[in-house]
Formats: sequence, structure tokens, C-alpha cells
Amino acid sequence: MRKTEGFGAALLAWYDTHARVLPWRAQPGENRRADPYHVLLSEVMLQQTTVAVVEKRFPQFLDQFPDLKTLAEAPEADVMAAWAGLGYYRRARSLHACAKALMAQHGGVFPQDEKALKALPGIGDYTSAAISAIAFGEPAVVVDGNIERVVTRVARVTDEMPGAKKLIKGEAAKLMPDARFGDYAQAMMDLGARVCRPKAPDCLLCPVRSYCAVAGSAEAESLPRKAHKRKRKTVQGVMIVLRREDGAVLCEERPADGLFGGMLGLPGGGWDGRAVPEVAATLRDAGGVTHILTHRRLEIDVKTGPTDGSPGDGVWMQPDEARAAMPTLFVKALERALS
DNA sequence: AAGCCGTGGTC
DNA sequence: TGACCAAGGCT
Repeated sequence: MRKTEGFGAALLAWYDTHARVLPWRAQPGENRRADPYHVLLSEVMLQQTTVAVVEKRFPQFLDQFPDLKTLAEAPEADVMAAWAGLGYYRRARSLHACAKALMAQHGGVFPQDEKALKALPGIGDYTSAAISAIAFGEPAVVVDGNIERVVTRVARVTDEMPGAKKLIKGEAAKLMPDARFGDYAQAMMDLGARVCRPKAPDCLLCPVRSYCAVAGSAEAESLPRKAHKRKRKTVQGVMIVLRREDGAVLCEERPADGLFGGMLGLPGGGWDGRAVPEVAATLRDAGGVTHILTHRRLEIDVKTGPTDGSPGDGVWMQPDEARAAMPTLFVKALERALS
């Protein structure tokens, strides 16, 4: 039987001297735990989003919404606008709903157990465990993409993802120390990010290589095993930039569900299941914009022209204000039309 | 349970 | 270029 005793202690010792310094984190030895609201916000922001991006956006968001109550009471449009450019915009809507639920159902006090946390909007298996461990020191089994990778290698889990998830969670539980559960979870993630990387893992300086089933072997890089992804489809459409005499641009709020749901966007269609507005045919061709999503490739023709017409169900906004509140795709289309 | 949902970086 | 990846959740 592989020895797991001592794994946690070895990793924590490494973390004590190698922890990344991050704005939402209580550093090891700081003798405090991170603020639950900060942990919630950072964890949601970090879902499928790189640390580099979150390091920049977390302080800005926190500045605008300094505490749970402020976030809960903020207009939804403000929250969505603050999320612009971060992607996966349902996260913003869920985060807002989560803050409201915490105020309404928990008196503004975070529950500490995973189960109660997971019942909140936008909080799933990973995030509930992470908040429970990091903000409250609970012995939750935290498994994210980094930890998945570390565990499949340490325990040599060769089953294909995502089927192996249950097995991985079991193995992850075996590796846990008997204290410092929050530090441990973050240590695992730091290890996965910096040492036990997807490509070219740095086994030579890994603090837990003596516990690892595949350390130093070529097999390490092959784990976890993942099925190949299917090719994305190309979708074509049109975006319309109508300009008023004062320079304002016609914008519109997108439907709550679907691509860029609830965000500020531009009129148009053909790429999102909606018909191309007839005005498009009367406007100047401003060029094209290509935008790559995880499972789709959008090829957009940008049309522009002056108008004194009524706003319809849209809203006139100055370009600077619009840019700040719109997903990147729309910003690109706007740039194309205005430059 | 497999597909949907953004964006930017790397190789 | 294209494939893969990054502290996932929801349906």
C-alpha cells in the first residue's frame, strides 16, 4: 500500500515558504483566516478564469462592492457591468443572487458547512468545499482542476475524466492532513499551478515527489486522462452600431439566458438565434470581427451608420460608458465601427 | 450526462 | 492555426 502519511505535512511545510501572495488570501503564518466574503468573491471569479486576471479584477470589484450587504443591495445592472470582460456572465448573476440569499436567509452571516453553502446560487461542489475549508478551517475535501491533476498523478488514477471524479475525491480525502485544511487546499492548488503543471511538471523540485506514484516519469504528463474535445462550429451574424448626432450608440440589454445573458450588448442577429434586423441592409459595412468561444467561433459583420430614430427597446449610451459595461465581443465590434 | 457558457495565454 | 488550458456550475 502506498504511503500517504506525511504527505499533508510535507506539502504544508512547502506552502509555508512558497505560498503565492494573493490579495484574497491570508498568508501562512498570518494567524488569521481570510474574510468569507473575499473568499466567496475570489472563488467565483476564479472559476475557469486565470489567477492573473483575477488578481487585477478582484480589487476593483471589491472596491465597488466592499461587503456582502453592499453587493446584495446593488442594482443588478451594476453587478453585471462590473463583471464585463470576465466571461461566464451567469457567474455575476448567481453571485448577486447568492449575496441576496445570504442576507435574506442567513442574516448576512455565512454558513460554515459545505452543504448549506452548496445550496446557494453559483456555489457547487468545488466552491462550497473551498469556502468551508479556506474561510472556516473545516475539513472539506476540496477538488478543483489543479487538485484533480495532483491527485491523479500522486495516486496514479488512470481512469478517464470526468468519470474518475469520484475516485479522485476518495484519493484526495486520503491525502489530507489533520489540521490547517484551508492552507492545505491552497497549497494543493499552488502545487498544481507551479510545480505539478499540466505540461512539463517539475518533479525535481516537488515537495511531495516521494509520495507520488509517477514522479519523474513520462506518465505524469499524461494524467489526468481526458477525452478529446469536439471541434467548435462557426456561426455567422451581424452587429449594428447606430450613432446619434451627439455620438451616443444604441445598446441593448441581452436576454437573461444564453450567450452573454443579462449583459449590455449591441443590436444584431444571425449568430444568437435572433433574426438580423432589417436596418442592417441600409448601413455601411464597417468590416468583420471574429470571436472565439469555447465551443463556437463567431464571425460577425459590423454595420454602422447615423440615425435620429427612436431607441426602440434599446438605450443610448456614450461609447466609453458602453465599452466599460459590455462583453469583449461587443467591445471589439464597437471598436471596428468607431475607428 | 453531455453540452452550454467567455476570455486570454501558451505552445 | 488550432488545441488545450484556467481555483466550475447548471441543466
